[in-house]
Order: sequence, then C-alpha cells, then structure tokens
Amino acid sequence: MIYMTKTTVTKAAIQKVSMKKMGEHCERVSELLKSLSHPQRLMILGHLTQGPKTVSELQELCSISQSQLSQYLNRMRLEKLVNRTRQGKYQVYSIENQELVQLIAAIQKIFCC
Amino acid sequence: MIYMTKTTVTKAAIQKVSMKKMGEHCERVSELLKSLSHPQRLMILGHLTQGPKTVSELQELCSISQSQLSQYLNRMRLEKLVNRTRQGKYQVYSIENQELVQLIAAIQKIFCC
DNA sequence: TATTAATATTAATTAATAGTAATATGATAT
DNA sequence: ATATCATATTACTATTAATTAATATTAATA
Repeated sequence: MIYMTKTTVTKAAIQKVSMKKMGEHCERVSELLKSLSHPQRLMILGHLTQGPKTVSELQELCSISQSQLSQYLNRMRLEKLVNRTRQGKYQVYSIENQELVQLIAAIQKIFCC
Repeated sequence: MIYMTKTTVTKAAIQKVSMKKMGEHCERVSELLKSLSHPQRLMILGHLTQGPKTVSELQELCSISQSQLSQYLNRMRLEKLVNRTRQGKYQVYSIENQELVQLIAAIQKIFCC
C-alpha cells in the first residue's frame, strides 16, 4: 500500500522474506494445484489420503467413467502425486507425496467444516 | 482396498464422514483452486495476504504486464477472491475471503519451508 | 487357449485458458 | 481543456485441458 507507518514497515520486512520463498516455490506449487483444481481429481486424491485404492474402488467412490479415471490417475502418476503397484489383476493407487497429504488435510480443515 | 481387517473397517467409517463433506465441497473448492493454480495468480494472492496493494504495486512485485494483471485481478474479483476499492487514481485490491487467507498460509507453511 | 474382468491407450472434438497488443476510461494535475 | 498517469476492456491467436468413444493390453480363470 501507499501509506507506510512504522508498523507496516516492520510487517513489510517479515512479508518480504516469506514472499521471497513463495516466489521461489510458486511455479512448482501452482503446477501441483492445477491437479487439485478439478472436482473429480480432488475427490480422487481425497479418497487416496484415506488409504490405497484400486481403480474400480475409485470408480465407485467417485462415480466417474473408467476412461477418465484412468487418464486422471495416469496424469497424476506422471506428476508424482500418486503411485501405482499391481496386485494381481488390480492396480492399486496410493499417495506417496507427504506434502500433498498435508495440503489435502489443510483443505479439508479449512473448507469442509 | 480389497482386504479389510477390523482396523481398516473402523478407519473406513471415519473416512466416510470426512469424504462425504469433501464430496459436498469439492466442486466449490476445486473452482477456487483453479485460480491458485497459476504461478502469477498465486503470487498476486500471496502478496495480497500481506495487506492491500494497488495495481501498480502488484505489477512491480510480480513483474507482470499491466493488461494481464488487470485481467487476473478482474477474474479473481468476479470469483470473490479479492475486492477492490478506489483510492483517488489508484485501485486498491485486498483479500476479503478468510478461507483463502488460511489456505495460502497453509500452502506457505507446507511448501515454502 | 479362449474368455472375461480390470485397466490403459489413442484419437478426435469441444471448451477453457494464456498471452499479447491495441484501445478505452477515469482521475488528477497543469 | 488537455495532458498524463493508472487501470480496464476488447479482440485476437495460440495453447492447454476436458470429455467421450473406441480399441488395446494384461492377468486370471474356465
């Protein structure tokens, strides 16, 4: 803002530090957020924070078409948001990324109360 | 997952509740996240959490073209993420939405340490 | 080994977003 | 009243994302 008092100067100093870090990270973070910025992908990840799920379990939970689900999962796998292991004829997806788990927990806390 | 033990059954019950709420909100939340899923918009909002800013201040802080900045701000204003008040020849933008402030704080905490 | 269930891939269409440049508006100062 | 600064709007192009349908793959089973 335009008018600066002593307190805002102090605040500005604090802010500068945290926003510098923000600047460093916002490319990567915004990339990650892009994956969460879709209702069904957010839903998928939400369910995965509760534990590993097979594709067909997710399909039931999220009521989403097989093709789309597979495409979303593949996308998020390439982005390292989820990982996949085969278990017989099932593919089991889970969340590996701890930051992501924290983020989704924070989102639930803020928006789902 | 496929194999259910007593503990996972209990977990599933807990999870069902929070995921139900997630389901209710994920449309709205993902919509909001869409605005954050862009490096410069994230940056803009980050700066605005530190206090109100004029357009030209944001322009300096985010090194972004006037036109694009104005377009982003307008978009986020329509989405009620920021609000605008005129102060003489300046337009001052700020964050009204408390959820958004919390979310950005959480993001900083998780990703910018 | 042929069939089926589970999942992945491809292709094609449509919709949304990003980015840029040019022009317009609105307030202030001359 | 006009020139200038701050901001907004419009129009356009390029890029990316979402959606759907059809087909392919892989593992299990009859």
